[in-house]
Amino acid sequence: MGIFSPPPGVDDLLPEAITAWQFIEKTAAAFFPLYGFGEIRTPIFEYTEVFSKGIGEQTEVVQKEMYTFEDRGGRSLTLRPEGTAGIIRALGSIEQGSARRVYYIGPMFRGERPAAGRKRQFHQVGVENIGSVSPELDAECIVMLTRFLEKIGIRKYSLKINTRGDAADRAATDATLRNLFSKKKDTLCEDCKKRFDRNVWRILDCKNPGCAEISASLELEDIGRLFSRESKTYLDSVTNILAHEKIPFVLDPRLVRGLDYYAHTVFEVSHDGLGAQNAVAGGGRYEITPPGSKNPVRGVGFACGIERLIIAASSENHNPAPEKKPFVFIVSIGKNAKLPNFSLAEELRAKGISAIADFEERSIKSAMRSANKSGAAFTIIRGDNELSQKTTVIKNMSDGAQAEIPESKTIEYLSKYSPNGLSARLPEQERSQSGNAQAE
RNA sequence: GUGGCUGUAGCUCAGUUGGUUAGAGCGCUUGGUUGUGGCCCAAGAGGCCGCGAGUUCAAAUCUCGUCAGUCACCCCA
Repeated sequence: MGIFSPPPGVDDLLPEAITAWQFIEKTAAAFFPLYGFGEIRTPIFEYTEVFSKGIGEQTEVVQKEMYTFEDRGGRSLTLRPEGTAGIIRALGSIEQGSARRVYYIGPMFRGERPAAGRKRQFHQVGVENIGSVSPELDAECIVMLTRFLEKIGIRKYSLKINTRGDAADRAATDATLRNLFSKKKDTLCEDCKKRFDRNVWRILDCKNPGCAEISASLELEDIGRLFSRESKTYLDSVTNILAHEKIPFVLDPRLVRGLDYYAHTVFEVSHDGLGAQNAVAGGGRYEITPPGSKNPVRGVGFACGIERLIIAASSENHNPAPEKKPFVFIVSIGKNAKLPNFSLAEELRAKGISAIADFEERSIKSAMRSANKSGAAFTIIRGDNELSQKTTVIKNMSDGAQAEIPESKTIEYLSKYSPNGLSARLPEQERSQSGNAQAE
């Protein structure tokens, strides 16, 4: 509503929601290094040609989804719609020929109409293994993806695999497909008529019933014969490894990825918990020639949509840890206690004990209500009475027990209860009779 | 970019066939005698009924436009 809402397709992430994100980020940071991948952070925007050339001029993403703008100085820049092209730009130019393994996490931008699981600013976690070509690396990438999904709490996924063949295959397979479709070209949908020229492969996964019927009649199950012996062997090697590692997958000759840079292995992971946007991750082997270079960089990688990972995981009842509550809430009674309590909060934090102090001048009842709402395990109460006696009152919020103890012992006292042990209770003998100890 | 559905309090929603000062629950604030939370009770704050036109004596209610959300197409992660 009004100015309090962000632009379409963009979300605020509040503390209650962020724990799921932190879980994924921590999992990535702990898991990918096991395979030798280090984190890379590339710019949010790049020269436009990094994407238009890298992803492919004719792709949907480049044609109508990029946030492109002119900066001061007349350069054409684009908010990154995906991660791979920028990483190739960064690594391809400085380390030609050498192998490199990186993972990344961050926002991506595509100007699509928002829908369930589709935002204009969305976030991906992905990996790139650059510089070497072998079916083992493709398989390792896929295996790593499935293990990562399981770490996140996602198990009910389905993995589809296909090959796009190598560059030499492409011309031949394109021609063969065009030939097959040309007889029925007039009956294809409008989109597919464009695809016929731009990228015939995409007709294969058109969901328009008419187009699907046509492509189904093309005996594509035998599509393997369109590819060279080398391409078929390569795909077989990848799937053999997956089978050996007991990774369930489906060979899908109609799986086509939307980005032009893919060559050889392509794959996609979908999940039933997502709705129409059911792809949770995708990737494959690619060849990208960075701007200003003549040599293509070869690599294999994948990207997962973080929003979709969270939806998929929660649909499998995998809920991340709740937001951390403060351990101590400090209530000041009267003006005189404010400064000492300010310092007390600082001393607690210095000991690694989370604390928030309340300085509002209001009734104890109201202050205690705030303490309750904060979720703190303990409340410290200090006013003129305590100051004159050099004591503090510590109240255990879970059972209502409270004790008045010497000021100098306060921190030591609280330190006995680990900030992680939120169910900590005060010892029986220290419960005060005078306090409001009608615990329940 | 194309279609369907929806826009009333911070949130979830009521609001009769157009008819007087716009409602509930939850949440929020403050109280319920000495300095104590949760339960309970009370009071209070908070709405250009998304925005703009139109029809009408009269519009939250009907019509059109617009913006936003949502779902689907499309695309993809």
